[in-house]
Amino acid sequence: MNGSGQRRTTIKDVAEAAGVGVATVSRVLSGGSASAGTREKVLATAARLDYHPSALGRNLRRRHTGGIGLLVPDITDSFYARLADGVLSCARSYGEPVTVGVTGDDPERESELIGTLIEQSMDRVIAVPSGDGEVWDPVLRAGVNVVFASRRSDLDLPDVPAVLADDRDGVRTAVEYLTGLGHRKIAFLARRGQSQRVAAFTGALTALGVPVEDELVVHARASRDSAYAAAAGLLQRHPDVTAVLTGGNILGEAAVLAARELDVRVPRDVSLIMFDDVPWAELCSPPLTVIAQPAQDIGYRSAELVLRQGRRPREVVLPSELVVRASCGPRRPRR
Amino acid sequence: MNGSGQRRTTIKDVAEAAGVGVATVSRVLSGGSASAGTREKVLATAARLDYHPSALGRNLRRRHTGGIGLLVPDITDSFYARLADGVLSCARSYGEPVTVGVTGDDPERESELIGTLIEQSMDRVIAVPSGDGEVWDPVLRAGVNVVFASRRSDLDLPDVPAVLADDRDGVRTAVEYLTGLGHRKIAFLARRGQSQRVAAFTGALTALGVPVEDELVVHARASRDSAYAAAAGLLQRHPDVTAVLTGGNILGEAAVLAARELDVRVPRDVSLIMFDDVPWAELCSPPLTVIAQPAQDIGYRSAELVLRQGRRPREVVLPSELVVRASCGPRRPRR
DNA sequence: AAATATGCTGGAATCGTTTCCATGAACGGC
DNA sequence: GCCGTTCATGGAAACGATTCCAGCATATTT
Repeated sequence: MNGSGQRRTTIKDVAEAAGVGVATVSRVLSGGSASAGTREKVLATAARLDYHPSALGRNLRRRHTGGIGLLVPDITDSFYARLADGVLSCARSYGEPVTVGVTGDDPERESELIGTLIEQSMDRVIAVPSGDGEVWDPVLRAGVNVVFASRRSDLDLPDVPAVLADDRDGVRTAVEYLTGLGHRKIAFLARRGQSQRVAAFTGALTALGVPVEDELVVHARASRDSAYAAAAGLLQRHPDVTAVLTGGNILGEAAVLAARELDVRVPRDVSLIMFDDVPWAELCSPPLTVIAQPAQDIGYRSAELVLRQGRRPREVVLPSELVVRASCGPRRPRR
Repeated sequence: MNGSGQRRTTIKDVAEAAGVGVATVSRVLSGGSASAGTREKVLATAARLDYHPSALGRNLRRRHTGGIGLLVPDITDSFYARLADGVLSCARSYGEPVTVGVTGDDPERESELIGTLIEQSMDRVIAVPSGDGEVWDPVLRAGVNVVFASRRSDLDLPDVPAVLADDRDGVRTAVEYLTGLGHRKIAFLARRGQSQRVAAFTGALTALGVPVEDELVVHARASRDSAYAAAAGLLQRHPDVTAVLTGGNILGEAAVLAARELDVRVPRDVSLIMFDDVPWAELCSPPLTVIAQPAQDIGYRSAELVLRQGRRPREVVLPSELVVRASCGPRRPRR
């Protein structure tokens, strides 16, 4: 298709044109020691020939690709999009490319993508893990620098640093707010893999002396359809529920839609709090009270961690914040 | 940090263990000709040693990286997130990694990212271009396979295939709908780089015999702040405007927010149509009438195009669709 | 049966870089 | 003035794959 006549200029060309050896060129360009005269000569020649070192040669020699592999469940979800944005923003300042993969929260797909990453000899990976230790063990043994973002792997992999939002605190504040409004029958609409949030939820209820009812914790898969089904099912099966906490913005969206469809008014009939603040939360009718998540920060800090050379903290916890809008009201029995 | 004791198994190890030459192993693994016996032997040995060919060696020899470079203005914008999702989804089925860069609609950043891509010897790029021919010319001359998605470069680069939504049709339908409701003072809230949509807008007005007023076309930069400022400014400066068409979902969000802030009711005071259907459009109050964009399809088709070997169509145009909800009403003078 | 065609095979070159190592020059201390 | 140290330098060996090419065995043709 494309002729692409002229060969790319290589380090050899520069060495020849500058009258020095390739080793010297390489040293000058990567900051090694060289005499001032030589340095200048090489730099000038490189600029004149418009030489850009090829990452291919370097990577092969160094036996690893630069750059970061990023694995998220769903790039379409505003939360993960913002997380990715944070990673990309940090990586850009280091000039490192980022390879993105979408796992769909499916351990099998995640495993496939990990395979691709290993094939590319990626040695830095940031992931929102779906699979357990079994999936991640080979990666770690291959010497890849892994950072978990937003959640840990189910099975404990203590050596992997993680950057997390303070779910426990966010949930506690939200539950306190709801119980303060008189609510006792509070449901949690969770996505699979949010065990940590669920634990925080039941913990907070217990701490406040509210009995925990297992059937009020409902799980959905990652898709919008599944989220909607779970939300509608919850509202229909439990007419006595007066407040709902949703584990993410997709679930929140589903809850609003389902409530509207079932003619359950928010906040008159049920109060609603959503995990993760998104731009549309304010536009929604009613504007949604949310537990804001520092998604962009999580991404940025993860990237810093994975790019930093030295030893790294085992865990970074970033604050969540309850943003009160208009989707919660005092408890009123629904029937 | 990590010992990573054992060396990665290479093609040489496999060759030795199977008692054949490296050339034969390579041929078997990449589908070349080999006798049945040899093939089986090699395959078995490779599996036994858990051999995975390194992309590094292959890339160097082939003188280009596999995989796709994807450049979008803002991954946080639902439209581009869905576009990226389409690309990722197609790329996954080919097993090709995707490297994502965020340009912020800034030609300079775009140029930097292109530099990174070239350094990586990426030979396939999908981009929502911000810069003009000057930025893209070096890439094309380097023999990179480029596909433009969602919009073309300002300067005409006729050799680059593009996958686009049918903006002209979408705008025409929307404008016809609005004029049908009696609107004459229709504003367009555009982002820089949406010249095509603006042209379609003025074209549609002219075709319907509505005079075009240049000051009713307002431009904003990519950020949310800039979008809000532009929206608020428009509503304040032109109280006679009775309908607004926004060039994207960020601008639509800004318009809803600004209208609410300025106590301009939708659709009573102004009718609003937004480019791009997003999940929250239905949740908004009022639910927004939108010109739905096949973002995911655009991404998917772009990836198909950039991955396909043979000759490719110069342009793929995907349909837009007007989705009528509740943000438009009959014209009423605002004062 | 000789000549030619066909097909499998492995050695070696190659891709573009980094880095080890040997060389030689300059330099300072005794 | 000699020796040890330091420093800049370039040749050459990796890195791990693909692929050209020559060699050889077997099948086909004359």
